[in-house]
Amino acid sequence: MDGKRVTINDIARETGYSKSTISFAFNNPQRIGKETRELILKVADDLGYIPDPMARNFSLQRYRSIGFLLPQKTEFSIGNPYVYEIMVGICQVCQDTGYTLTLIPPLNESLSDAVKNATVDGLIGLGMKVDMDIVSVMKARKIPYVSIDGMPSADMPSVNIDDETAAYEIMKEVLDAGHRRIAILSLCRDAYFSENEDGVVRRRLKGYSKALAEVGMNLGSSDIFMLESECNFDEGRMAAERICQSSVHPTAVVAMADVLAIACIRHFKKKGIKVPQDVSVVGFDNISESAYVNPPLTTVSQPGFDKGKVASEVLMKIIHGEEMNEVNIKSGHRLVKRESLGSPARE
Amino acid sequence: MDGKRVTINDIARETGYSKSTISFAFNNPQRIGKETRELILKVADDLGYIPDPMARNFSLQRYRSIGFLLPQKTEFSIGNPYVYEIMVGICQVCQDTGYTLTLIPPLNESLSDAVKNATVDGLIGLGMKVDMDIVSVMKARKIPYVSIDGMPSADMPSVNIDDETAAYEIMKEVLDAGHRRIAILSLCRDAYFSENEDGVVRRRLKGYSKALAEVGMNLGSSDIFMLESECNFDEGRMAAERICQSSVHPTAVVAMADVLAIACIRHFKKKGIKVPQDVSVVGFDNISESAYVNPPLTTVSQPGFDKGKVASEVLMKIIHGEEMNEVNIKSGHRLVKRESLGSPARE
DNA sequence: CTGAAAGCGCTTACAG
DNA sequence: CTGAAAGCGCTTACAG
Repeated sequence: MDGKRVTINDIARETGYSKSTISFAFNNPQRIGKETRELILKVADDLGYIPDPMARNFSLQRYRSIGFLLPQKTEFSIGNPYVYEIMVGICQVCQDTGYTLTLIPPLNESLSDAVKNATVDGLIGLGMKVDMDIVSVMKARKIPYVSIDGMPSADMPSVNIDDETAAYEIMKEVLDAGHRRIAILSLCRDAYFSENEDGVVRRRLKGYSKALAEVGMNLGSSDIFMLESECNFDEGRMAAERICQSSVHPTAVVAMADVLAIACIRHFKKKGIKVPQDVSVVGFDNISESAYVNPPLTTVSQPGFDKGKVASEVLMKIIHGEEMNEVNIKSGHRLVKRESLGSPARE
Repeated sequence: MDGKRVTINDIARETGYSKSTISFAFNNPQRIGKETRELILKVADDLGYIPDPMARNFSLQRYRSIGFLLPQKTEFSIGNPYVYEIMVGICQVCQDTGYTLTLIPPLNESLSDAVKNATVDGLIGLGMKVDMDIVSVMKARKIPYVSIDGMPSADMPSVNIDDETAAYEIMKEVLDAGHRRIAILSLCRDAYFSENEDGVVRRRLKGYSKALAEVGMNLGSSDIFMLESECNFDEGRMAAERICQSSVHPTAVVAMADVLAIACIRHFKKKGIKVPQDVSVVGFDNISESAYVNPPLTTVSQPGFDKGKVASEVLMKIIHGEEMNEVNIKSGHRLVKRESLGSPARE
């Protein structure tokens, strides 16, 4: 007792039975005699014995925990309501299956190093692609993974919406309302989004582009003001300020995240710019605040909670070696029309 | 390779050196020859060797992770913005110290069982008291812990604000504005808050009481309408509805959580009841949404982020065996006056 | 029904 | 500078 934890050896010594028998008493009760078992449980209880979970997990080669990779700084990852919703979805599944959820921030700036040290049965990441460093670490460690908003492939189980179509739809909505001078608030390729090819950002730009093409415009048009931001309220506010000062004088702001759109609405309001009378604002994600901001935000609903839930369910199946016909899941999106989008004023 | 992970034994076999030497190459480079070390690292790299973190942690008897206990159902714990802010604060410290953050939901409804299985170096809980089941499990396992919003004592390191004073101040503010028919939205004693004595709820009620006494009222007065809710938007909405139907016709709602207060404001708005003209609403916590709800909420600011940060810093010190003069930390609160509190209409 | 022994993959005090 | 061995605290196939 005195300062040391009680181990299986203490119970063995105290009862006179072997470690095997003690272990069976807890994990395989029917294998041993009733009396034996009762004695063991009593002694264990008296001594305050709690089997060491790490030793147990180590022996069983498992962790009973799912890891969620947090990109960049905390404020920019779980600080983002959409990411937070995903996390809640994952947490729900963990709770239902008796797992814990391990949040894994970068270790000394390095997410790869964090993955090397992660004590989890599987990982969920955002925007992952097969050729990334972290993915090779996961492969070397034989840890299953699933990506949300990543690059689907046979080797990269994933949960995505059809970003291109969703982006197309919302841009079309904006164009249909009559807007022709538009600010696009895009997202930085951060720790996750690599420079090249089709991450979420590229797919959405493609969608915007397609809608613009239908009215004879493109992303390079002089009436398009393109900005990139980190996905947080603060950068959204700064982007809004730059929009105010831009020479394009957009009549609509199309943001790739509600967080950015909401920051714009708040900033415009503070500056006395009316939404949607002076400028319309639309977003992407449909976080819960979007329904309550004033005016309520027109946006694309992509259920973060569901995505987290589905991703962790897929991950659980992979962990338990279940066969699956499809590991690349498409989840649904939906255009949500609210008051932040209006028609541009006549000039 | 083929399907099996590469272990230290593979490197030993391949290089001809002993496991000890391989281990030193990684953890104690100066103890072995430069050439030896380089050979080992090269082979390790070629074979894709990544030291197994669980084996390493097990051997070192540590976890490199902090646990955060989630009361009740997920939706009611991290679903609560205040709790979420605390979590972000903890996560920040974890990131800075190279730890992960393990979210621990109840295991089959039991938080004690979850604590028995928790693979963490220390735990942070909400509203913990020394005599609770989970606390005895932590003691048996010799796992350090810190409580936020719990019952401070020599045996229960904690981070709290002065709830009684804070509650007194906001109730006084309401009374000073002239209100005399008041609905109080209290919190349920849930998984955490035990029935008896001075949890957070009791301390706040004491504060309310004290302010009421100054104008000759008390919690039992017929002009006080007392309700208990779980701390989530949904229950807040239901409470608002009950207030609408109550015969007391309160002119002010004093809620113990912003989540409840905001739900009330939204519900009243939907019902055509004007805040603060028809009824004033004040809250507790100052979550970020409170500044943006319409009208902005008068509340008590208690910085969840800071509490999480301070609690995890204290926990880290305990884990690392540092001496501390005080383990019961008082953090500051502040009355935040906004537009949701007005004077009652003349009758 | 029970026990001795090997194993999970590392670390490290000790000896050489 | 390097290695053999014990240890972290469990589980479980095997033997009796």
